Amino acid sequence: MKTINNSMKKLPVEFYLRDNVLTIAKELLGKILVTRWEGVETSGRIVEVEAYEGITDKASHAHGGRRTARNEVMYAAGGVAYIYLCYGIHHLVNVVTHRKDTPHAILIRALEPITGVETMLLRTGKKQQDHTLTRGPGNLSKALGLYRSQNGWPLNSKEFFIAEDGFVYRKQEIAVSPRIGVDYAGKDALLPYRFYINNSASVSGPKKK
DNA sequence: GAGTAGATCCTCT
DNA sequence: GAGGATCTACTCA
Repeated sequence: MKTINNSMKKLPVEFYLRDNVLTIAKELLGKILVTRWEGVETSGRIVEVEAYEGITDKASHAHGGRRTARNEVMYAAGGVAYIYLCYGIHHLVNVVTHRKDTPHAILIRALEPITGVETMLLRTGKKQQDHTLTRGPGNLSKALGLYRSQNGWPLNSKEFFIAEDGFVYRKQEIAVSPRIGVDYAGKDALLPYRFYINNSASVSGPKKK
């Protein structure tokens, strides 16, 4: 099985502790999300994210300072995963950022598969790799084997982490748009907090016109 | 190809 | 008891 190359470095905790969640969201594009459950590695390059800016953001679970057992993890210091179940079916993976008690988070919406494709196919029940394998937050968490039980997991652990390998997308490859599936958030649904790679087949959302 | 309904269950009110 | 940071399949054109 192919493994990711050795020049790969885990992102330091400081990466997540910075103030500007939008900057971090943009910088996460091109980074690699890796899981190694029971020695089986699956990984993919991040090509789509959405920022959720804490208590001022109506689309965020932490809007208005809401703090419950579910979103408690968002209030932790940056560098951990916030994973929860949506619509009773889909697990959504977030990266918690900023310092303790500031509930900023970045939803990872899409990856381009790098390693462990066979395992991803097995997990998702698909027969062959196509652009839907890790497209959309529900699919990608399934493909990487991420479930609610990994909620609060540190992102620099041995089994589950985000790394960089020196790869960066050019500025003109990065597109911005409003977020998806947050219509209920009123005008906050229009905020340009979604960042994705222009020409990636793995990017989710409404079909191109 | 585009639009819509149904799945399915945890969490908060 | 209602609704949600979604996805898929099915219908209709």
